[in-house]
Amino acid sequence: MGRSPCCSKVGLKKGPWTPEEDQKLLAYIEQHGHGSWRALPANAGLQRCGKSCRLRWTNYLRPDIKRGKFSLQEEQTIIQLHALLGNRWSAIASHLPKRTDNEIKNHWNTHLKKRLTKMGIDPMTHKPKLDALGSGAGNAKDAANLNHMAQWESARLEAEGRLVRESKLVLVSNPLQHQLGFFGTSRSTTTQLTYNNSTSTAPPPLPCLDVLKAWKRTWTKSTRGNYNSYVNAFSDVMAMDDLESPTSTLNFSDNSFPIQDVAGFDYNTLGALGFNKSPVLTCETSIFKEPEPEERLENSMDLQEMSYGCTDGNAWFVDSFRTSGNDQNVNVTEGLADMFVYNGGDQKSLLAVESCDNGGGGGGSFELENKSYWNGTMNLVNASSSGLPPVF
DNA sequence: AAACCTGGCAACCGCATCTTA
DNA sequence: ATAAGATGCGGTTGCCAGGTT
Repeated sequence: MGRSPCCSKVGLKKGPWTPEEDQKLLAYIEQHGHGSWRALPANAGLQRCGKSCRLRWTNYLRPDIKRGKFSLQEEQTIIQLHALLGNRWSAIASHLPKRTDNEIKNHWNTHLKKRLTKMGIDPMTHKPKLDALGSGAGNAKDAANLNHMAQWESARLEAEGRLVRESKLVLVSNPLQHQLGFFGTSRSTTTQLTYNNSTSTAPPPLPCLDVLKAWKRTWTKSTRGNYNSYVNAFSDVMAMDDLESPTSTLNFSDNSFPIQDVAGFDYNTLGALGFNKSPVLTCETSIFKEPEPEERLENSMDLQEMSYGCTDGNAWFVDSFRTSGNDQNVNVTEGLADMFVYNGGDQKSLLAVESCDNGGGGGGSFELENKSYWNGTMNLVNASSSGLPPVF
C-alpha cells in the first residue's frame, strides 16, 4: 500500500505553531469543522500538512481541553489505568475528561513514572520491586510472600485486563457475571460512576478464562515459583488473543467491611498512592473432583452457589461460594484456580480474588490478597459503562 | 554573567488501523 | 477482495525555560 508523504512535502512548515497559524486553524474549524484533514491546510491558508493541523487541534487548540497541573485524583486515575491498560494513552485519556493522550503520556513519562520508581514500584509492571522491598528486611518469609504476591499481581494485571474485556462482551446478556471478580470493594478515590445492581436468574455457563490456561500451562510446564517460566507461559496465552473492545454493562455494588489482616505484606507503597491498607486472608481448601471440560457444577459439597468448570481440563475456577465462619471452604482441583471470596456469601460483597495452588495434595493453602488497588482500576475502567464511550 | 544541565512539553515520525472506492 | 487514502496512536525528538555551577 503506497502512501503519499505527509510532512515531508516541500514548502510545508514544521515546528512550533505561531499565534497567527493557531488563529487561522481555529477560525477555519469553528466555521467549517475540520472535515478532511488533508484538505484543511490549503482551505485554511496554512502551510502545514493535515497531520500537523490535526495534532495541533487535538492536543492544543480544541476548546474542551483542560490544561495545567494534574490533580491527585487524575494522577491516581492514570496510575491505575496504566496498571491495567499499559501505554494505551488514548484509552487512558478517554477516562480523563479534557486531558489529551499526549498530555497524559508526557505527564506519565516526566512525573509519575519517576515517582513510582522512587517508591519502589516498577512503573511498567506496577509491582513492587523485590530488591527494594526485600533488602534489609531480614525476613525470608516476608520476602517470599512479596515474591509470591508480585508474581500474582503481574499475572493478575494481564488477567484482569483480559477479563474485563471479556466481561464487557458478555455481560449484556449475562448479568450474573458481575460475580466474576474484583468489583465490589472499591475504595478508589477516583470512582466516577454510579453502579447499578441487577438481579439475575439461572446463569448460563461462563466461558473459560484464558488466564487459567496460562496458569495451568505454567504449572505444568515450569517449576513452581519459576517466575520467568510463568511469565513466558502467560505471554504465550495472551499473545493468542486479541483484546478487542467491548462496551461494559458491568453491575456491582460498592460495599465496605472490615477484613482480617493476617499476613505481613507491606502495603505502604500502595498506601502512598492513596489506597487503603490492604487485607490478606488465609484459607484452607479441600480437594474436589476433576470437572469435565465445559462442565457446570451445581450445589456440590461446600459450594452453595454456582460454580463453573473451566474448559481447560484440569484447571477451573470457582466464581462464587458460600462462606462459613472464618473459613472459606472451596473446591479446587489440582492446579490453579481463581477464588472469588465474598463476604458472608453475599455475592455483591467481594472480599478478594485469589489464585489458588492446591497442588493436588489435599488441604492445600493459599492466600487471599488485597483487591483494593485493582478494584479501583477496574472501577475506573468500567466507568465507561455509564455513558462514556468505549475505550478499547 | 555565561555556560552548562535538566525537566517539561509540543510536535514530529512511522506504523497500525480504519475507511472508501 | 484489494489497494489507496485518511486517520489514530504511541514512541521519540528537539526546543525552551529555569536552575545550577
